[in-house]
Amino acid sequence: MNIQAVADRARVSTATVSRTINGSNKVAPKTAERVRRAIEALGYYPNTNARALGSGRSRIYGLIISDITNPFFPELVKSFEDLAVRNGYEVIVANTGYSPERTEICVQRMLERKVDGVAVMTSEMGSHLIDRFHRGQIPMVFLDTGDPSNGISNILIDYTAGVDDAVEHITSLGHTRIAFISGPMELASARTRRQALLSSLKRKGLASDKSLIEIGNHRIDGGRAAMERLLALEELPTAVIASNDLTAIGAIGALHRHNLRVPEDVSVVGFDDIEISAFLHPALTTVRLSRAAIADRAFQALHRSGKREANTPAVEYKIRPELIVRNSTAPVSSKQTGITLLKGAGDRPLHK
Amino acid sequence: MNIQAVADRARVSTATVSRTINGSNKVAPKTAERVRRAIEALGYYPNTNARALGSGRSRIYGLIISDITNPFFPELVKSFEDLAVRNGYEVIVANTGYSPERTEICVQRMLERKVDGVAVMTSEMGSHLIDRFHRGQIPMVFLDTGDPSNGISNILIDYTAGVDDAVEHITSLGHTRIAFISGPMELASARTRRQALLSSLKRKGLASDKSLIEIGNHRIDGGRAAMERLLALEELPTAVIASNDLTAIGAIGALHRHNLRVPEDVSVVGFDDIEISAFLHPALTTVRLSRAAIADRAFQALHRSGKREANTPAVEYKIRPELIVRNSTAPVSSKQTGITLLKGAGDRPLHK
DNA sequence: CTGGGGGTTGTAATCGGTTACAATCCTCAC
DNA sequence: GTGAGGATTGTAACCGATTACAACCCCCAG
Repeated sequence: MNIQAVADRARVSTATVSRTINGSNKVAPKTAERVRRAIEALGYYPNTNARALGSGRSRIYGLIISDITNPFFPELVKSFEDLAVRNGYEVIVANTGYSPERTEICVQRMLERKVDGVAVMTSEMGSHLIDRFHRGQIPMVFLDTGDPSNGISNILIDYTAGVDDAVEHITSLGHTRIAFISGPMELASARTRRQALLSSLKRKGLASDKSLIEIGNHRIDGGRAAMERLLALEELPTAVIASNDLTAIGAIGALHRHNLRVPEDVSVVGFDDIEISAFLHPALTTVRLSRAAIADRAFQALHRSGKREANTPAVEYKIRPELIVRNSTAPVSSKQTGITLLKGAGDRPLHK
Repeated sequence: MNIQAVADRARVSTATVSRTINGSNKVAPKTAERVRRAIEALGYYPNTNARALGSGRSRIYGLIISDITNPFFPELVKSFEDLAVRNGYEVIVANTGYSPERTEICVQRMLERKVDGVAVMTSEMGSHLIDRFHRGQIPMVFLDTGDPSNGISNILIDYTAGVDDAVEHITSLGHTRIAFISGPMELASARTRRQALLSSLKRKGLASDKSLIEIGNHRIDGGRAAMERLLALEELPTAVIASNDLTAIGAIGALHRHNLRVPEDVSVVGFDDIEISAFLHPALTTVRLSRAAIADRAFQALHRSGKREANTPAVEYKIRPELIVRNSTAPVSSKQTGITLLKGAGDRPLHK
């Protein structure tokens, strides 16, 4: 079952069938109708591989992310896939697993499949790999992880605004002793978040106490461990801001383990707003980073550069996160100031 | 940059280059070496579309799932992708979103891309869609959602064993008043889980009290709502088994909302063991369903039928879930029996 | 009546591989 | 020395589309 069979049945050439399928306007309505009926009758559908070979367009977009099991990504993947499929495109998702070697394999996969564009949301995309995409003439767009000055399309996140919102929320509740659990320094986004937070605190006139800054790994266990270290401090923070929701969830776990309540004893703020955060107990106050918005802009950036209009300059979008206030934050109370853990006396909190 | 360029440089024909690349043993070592050097020198890599067209094998596997944002799936996707890539295959993931229309689109995508096989883990794959795969000569394997008698390869889950373990665990802790929050009846896997539970309880001599069976939606909110309904009962269950972890998480949320403690007041068991379950507070006792194992068997099933050995009969694997005991279950206590909620008196639990 | 020109359609080259088959080269036994 | 036969390599058809270009049809102005 190929295009020739359709052509025969409709008594036209394969060229006309092809033109009909691809919506070229050079087909007489009556002919097109006859072709469509033949297609219908035979149950024909085109062979995408042949199409790709003939036209030089694979109608596939690549999406390179660090790790699909990180709950941030599935929603991004889904939104991106939706858009792609609706526009007749396929999506190939590749996980770098935070490893440069695997990232190289991901790039190779994209090149071999001749994708029509690639969206990159991982920190492992070194410049020699970017070059390979350039050599393959493959449009790129960086999501969050790009350098605004690299001449490539970028979807940027307005971390300053998002973090400011969180800090404003926390300080307006009266908190002044605020801890921060950062993500791993290897991650571009984690570095940016940290930087945004530090300057935001500074703008609020809150000296950033080095001992109140811990480093996690953007996963639950790292958040838990970091919070444990904060709990060993002489004087506990009354609020904790985490670099992402998983970290916040880990931190809350650690607090619970020590019989501290959230938000009564310690307020916690996350970042990302992964789906589960709304359903935790307490529901997490967090800064939502819309995956749908990111996917949408990323798709636009690639799709417009696909249509070789005006040689497609790099574009830049900026996405503004949004503070979602739930139940893990509360006004600071008098009892709360000065809470600490009684050394050597187990896990019960002590009010000085 | 194509195979001809390589052939020219190595002073051989394109056929020899092709044979070298594909590991055919019909190439003299010296020649192969020369070809490899040419490939290296030119930075050549094959065009997969042309390869697919020429050979009739796309080296793509399809993976059709219901919804990537359901935390059960990402790990499956990742494991499957790992295996595929390691074997030189690409993966196309498609979400049905539980909708028959979207499922039809997913199938069409797979057909057009000429995938070499498709793994299906969704309940929406009607028989007319299965037929289309048959007509397209595309090997299939059903994961969990297949009918063992359909003549197609199936990866089955030994729900009887898994559920028995959970019931044994709960009853050995002394629980007899056991509630069950089922998944939606449209889901094949939810129906099977429910059936396995009912017969397991029966085997234990525990009459299945209809009022102790609620229906959720395999998501957090459904689990929460179902638990709320159970909390309205005259006499509360001392243990709740949920059809999946998200449901269990929702149930725990509802219990917390009513100031009931887990596991002291009510024990909760989940199913799946999604990653977050280990980090909840309390950490969830659950029946682990290994996504890696499922992905592995699924890949084997497809990959062996790819090599047209012996016309590849349908295979069947059975995967045994594994009980993971954590902190959401505890022995029943005397105080606990007969806990109920005082009607109209707010959320405080009352001990009769 | 004729020729220009827009609209429609067909011809055939092309994309970049794979692979059946033919051709050639060696090696070695006789 | 020679022929069989296995190993290696080349030739060229083919996969199924797209698309540049040519050809044709038809209508209408001059």
